Order: sequence, then C-alpha cells, then structure tokens
Amino acid sequence: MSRPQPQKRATVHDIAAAAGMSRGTVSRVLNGGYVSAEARAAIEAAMSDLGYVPNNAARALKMRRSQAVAFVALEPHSLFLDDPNIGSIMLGANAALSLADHQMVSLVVESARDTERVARYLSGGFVDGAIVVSARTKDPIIRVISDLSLPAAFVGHPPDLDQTIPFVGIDNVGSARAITEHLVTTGRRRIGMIAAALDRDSGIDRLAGFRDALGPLFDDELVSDVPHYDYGSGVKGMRDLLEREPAIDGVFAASDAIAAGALEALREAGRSVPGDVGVVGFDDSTWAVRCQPQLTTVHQPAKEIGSCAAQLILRQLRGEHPDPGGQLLPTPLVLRDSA
Amino acid sequence: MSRPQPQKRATVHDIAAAAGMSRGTVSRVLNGGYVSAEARAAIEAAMSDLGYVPNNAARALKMRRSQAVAFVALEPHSLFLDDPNIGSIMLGANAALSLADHQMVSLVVESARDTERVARYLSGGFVDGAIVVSARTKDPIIRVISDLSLPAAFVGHPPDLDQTIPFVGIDNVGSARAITEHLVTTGRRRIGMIAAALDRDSGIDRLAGFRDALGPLFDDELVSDVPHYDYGSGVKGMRDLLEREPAIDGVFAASDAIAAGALEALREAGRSVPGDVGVVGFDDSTWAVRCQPQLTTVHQPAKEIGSCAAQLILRQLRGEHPDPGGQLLPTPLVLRDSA
DNA sequence: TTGTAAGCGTTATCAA
DNA sequence: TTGATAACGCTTACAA
Repeated sequence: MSRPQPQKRATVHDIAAAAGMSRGTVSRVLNGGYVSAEARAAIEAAMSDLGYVPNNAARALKMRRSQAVAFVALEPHSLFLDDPNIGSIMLGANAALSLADHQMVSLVVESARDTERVARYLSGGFVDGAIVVSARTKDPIIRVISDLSLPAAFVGHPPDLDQTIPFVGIDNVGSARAITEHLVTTGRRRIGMIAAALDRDSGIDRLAGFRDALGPLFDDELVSDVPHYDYGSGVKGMRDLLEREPAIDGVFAASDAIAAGALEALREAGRSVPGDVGVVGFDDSTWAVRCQPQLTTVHQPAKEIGSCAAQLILRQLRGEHPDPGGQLLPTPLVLRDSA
Repeated sequence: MSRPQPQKRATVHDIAAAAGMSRGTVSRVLNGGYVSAEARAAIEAAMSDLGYVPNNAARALKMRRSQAVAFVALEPHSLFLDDPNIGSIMLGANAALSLADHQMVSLVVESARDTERVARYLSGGFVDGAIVVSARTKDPIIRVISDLSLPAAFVGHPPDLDQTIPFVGIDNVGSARAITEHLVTTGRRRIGMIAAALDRDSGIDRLAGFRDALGPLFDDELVSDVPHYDYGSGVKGMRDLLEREPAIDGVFAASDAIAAGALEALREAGRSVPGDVGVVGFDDSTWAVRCQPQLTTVHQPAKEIGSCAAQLILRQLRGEHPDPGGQLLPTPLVLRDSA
C-alpha cells in the first residue's frame, strides 16, 4: 500500500510539497529543531507515504560529515586468512562506532591499484576518519592520511614517521617477556622461539621480549624466523628448531597459529607436550583452545582494541586531541596445558 | 615543497582560478573531454600545486554514482570467526571491483541498530550496489534492497521472497551427494553426518544431498545436528554420533572446520582415520590441509564466488539485466587422506 | 514557528 | 575548444 514508486526517489522538496510545508521545515523535522506538532505529523506522514530516504551524498556535501569511519586493512590476504584476531577487532570497532551512530566501512588494500583508490576514497569526503590496521613502516596510505590530516587511529605500533596519529595496542615486549619467563619458571632450559613477521613491530617486539627474558640463556641458534603468523609457518619453524637442537625443551611461538603448527611438528617428531617440550603461544585466539593440548598463551584483548581505536576516532571528531603516545591494553597470561 | 595547506581543501573553483581557466575546463581535464594541451598542462600544474583531491560526495550527488559497492556481511560474529571462506570471497570481490575501478566497502550487520543504519547507508547514495552474503530467509536488509531496487547480488541461495536478485553459489545438494558417494564407494556402510546451520539453505541442502546419496543406507539416527559450521560443533557432533552408533565407519561433516573437530573427537575415542572411520569435509579451506590426516573434501571456489558476485553487480550498473536464477560454480572433489 | 534563499563541490548543457 | 550557468538534494542563517 505504502510502497513508494520504485524509480525516482522522493526528495526533501517532494516531501515539502506533499505536506504543504517548506523544505526548511522538513529539514527541521529531520534534524531536530522548532516545528509544530501538526507540521511534524503532516511531514512524517508524507515521508512514509513517499518512502523518503535521505540522500547521504547531499548531506555529506553540505555538512562536511559522512558519519562513516573507514577500517582499513592493509595486506589482508595474510590478515583475514591467518589472523584470527582481525575479525574481533573489526567487530569491536563496529560496535563502538555503532553506538555513536557511525557507519564502519572496511576497505581492503591488496594491490597498488587498491592503494591509490583507497587513498582517493579516504580523501573524498565519504568517511570522517580511518582506523588503520597492520600498517608497515612506510605505507603510502599513511602519507595520505597525514597529508590530509584525516582523523585516524592505528591498531598496533604507529610507523615512526608520524607521531601525531594516536594508536592502540599491546605491550608486545612485556607480554613476550612474561610468557617466556613462564617457560623458564617451569624449568625449561633450552628454549627456542619461532619468530614471525620481523618486518612488523609486533614481530620485532615479541622477539625482543623473548631475548630479554632469557638473558644468558638466550641462544641465537634457537630462533627460527618465519615470514607469517600462520599454521604452516609453525610447522616449518618447529621442524627447523628440532633439527638445530634436538634437546630443545621449550618453545615460544609468536602466535597461537604458529604454536598449533609447532604442536603438529612435535607430534610428528614423537615429542610429547608438555612432557618433553613446553610450548607457549600468543593471541589467545580460537587456535588456543582447539589445539591438543590447549595452549598456554598471552591473551590479546582484540575486541577492546577495536573499540578503543574507534573511541580514538570519535574523540577526534568531537574536536578533542587524544593524548599522543598511544594506549596499551593489558594482556594477561592464560595458563592451559601446553606449558 | 608542494605540501598543500592542511586545513581547507582546494576545489575545482580554486584550481580554475589558479590556472586562469574556468571550472568547466577543469572538470573536463578531470573527466576527459576536449581540452587543449596548454590548458591541460596549466590545470594539472595547479592541481598538484594546491594538492587537489576531488570531493566524492559532491561528485556522487551530481553523478548519482559513487563508484562504490557494499559487501554486506550478515551475522559476522560467526562468519568472520569461523568461516575461512568469507575472507577469500571478499578478496575475490574486491579484486574484480578494483579492476573496474570501484571501491568495495564492507559493512557488518550484528545488531538491530546495525541493520537500520546499514539500510540507511545503502539507500543514501554512498554505494551503487550491494553484495549480500549469508542472508537468512527474511532479513530486513533484503526488504530494503528490493524496495530500493538497488543493484544487488547474493552469495548463496537467495531468500525465497525475491526472485529478481541474482545470486552466485554452488550446488550444495549435488556436492554433498558426490562426497557422500565417495564414502559409499570406498566401502563405508554405517555413515553418519554432522549437519550444521539447518536454518540456512547451505545447511539444508548439504543434508539433502547426503540423504539422497545414501538412499536405503540413510539412517535418521546417524545425523547429528549442530548450530554452526565450527570446530567446537564438530567435536560435539562427533561425540554424539559415536555414542549413538559405536560401529559408525563413515562421517560427512558439513564443513572442514567441523571435520577437524570430528577428527579430534575420533582421536580422543581411539578411532583411527581413515582406518576405522572415513571422514569427509566441505569447503577445501585451510582447515583441510592443517588436519591430520588431511581432509578429503569438496572444493568451494571462494575467490571466484566473490568475483562472480562482483560481476553481477557491475553488469547491472552497465544496465544489463543478469539472467535470473543465479549462477552455480563447479565444486570438484579433492581427495586427500581422511577417506 | 515557518519560509526564503544561498551555497556545499561537482558535472553538464548550451552558447560563444 | 572554452566559459557561463543551472542543477544534484540537502542544511542553515536570516527574515518574517
């Protein structure tokens, strides 16, 4: 009955005409302002009659606000497929933005073509800010954002070049140190690490924490260096370690996925966990509980990270300047069965 | 040197002034049209001087085209966290849209609040079309799309109500039948299924294919029904099956993640795979190769599904009417070690 | 409380 | 080939 004509969409103008009011008044019922009860009623009737839906492009043009925030995932091929946290971070960010009535839109940057297009998109007024995840030190997107002075927040350490962009993350060094110390405390002596993503701050920092905790026990030979935080890398890294040091009795895997892979390699080598070798991971992702044995690991508060990043943006949109230096969220150890 | 003033952004007007040309000419160099070499040079110089970046909102308002397509993920909490295919589908869609110079923006619908906001977003002119994944039969978003007659494409079976929206998917019934037949062919006789998501077409269809393939061998008692396509459900479903029929010798898991869980439960029950029990999965996701033994499964061409969906949108944007009834992509069997 | 009118940054039509 | 000028749909002073 009240189905609108499908093709041409009703505008404020049409509503005004139908309701016998002026455009200004229509806009006022839309945005809140002085308007009489009768006027409001007539206009609302006209709106639902004609199936009015406001045109965001026009509104954004006028208001210079789109009520949308981008969630930019750099190199998602490895991200979405391997990182079980990215989904939770997104969901956390979305929830926080949703509460503030902002639309989160995620953009994927996979190719040079994408980079350029996303840069245009970010500068074009379709979004009011951007959450950037997994930035490498000199990503072109970052230039664009800082040139534009678009409100932004990084997830993870910010690239060196721009200290003006706030970030939210965890203390990778401290967490890695703590989980490694657990290995030491429980009596392990020949402790190795499967380090990953050494071109990213998270990777570098986890290795630093490991080295730190071990002190004199640290042995360069016992660090296997793999490219990604994924299962396959874990299998490979562990095989590598076993070959280099058959007497290894403890392993810190740079992520739970890697730890799961390590478990597989250990099983295939006939080592028991935690009997022969203690294994610890990082993330407390779904991997941790689907392993056998379940992983002792570092809990990463992914959802909170997402919502903090969102808050960082929202605060800037309100005109507040967030404290520089970023925000580090706590990362409790989770003790399970693998060490 | 050529750093633009950070706050106020240059407009076509400014460029025109700086280059001593009219706005029309500037627009012409932007969009292609007759313009002399000198004029072009002057204008391009002015643009890079002032750091010009076009305003999308204004362009969208005028052109009625945003060059953006939404990728709408319904109930992502289970999706992103459990479904290893969703990432590949997104990436496939993005790649195809990217080639056509369209920006893919993914939207997440988790709450009623999200539903409403996303509906507004879709209707507001910020996107030219929408790819919808994992729609349940009567999702409000679908109403909105069809009321708006927004160019759209579904991933998976379309909900009954609207036959005008094209879709891309796979033949779940046929694939399930084929993989089940493999179990029969290899000599299994007491074959069970861990069925999931029976409120979704994919879930229903996979069960139908299973029943179909088994014919007289089918036994209602040997179907365990779990809510989601995830690992935990697989563990539970398999335990359930083992309890109901200790002599079970074949299992069709509705997804690879479920199959991985089933493997775990079988290990814990002391059954060998494929010796005592043959197990097959569905998806050919990363799960399939990280299991021990690796899974025999149905390959789902996730990337192609994404890019087909994108094509479906692009075609509509060109004014073509895609053939109704949708498009089914082939799903070869992948024989590995689990059955 | 309501109407009028200007303008947000583009593109497009039409003359020149 | 180029320059005015009128939209696109909306918000917002300012006036009434």
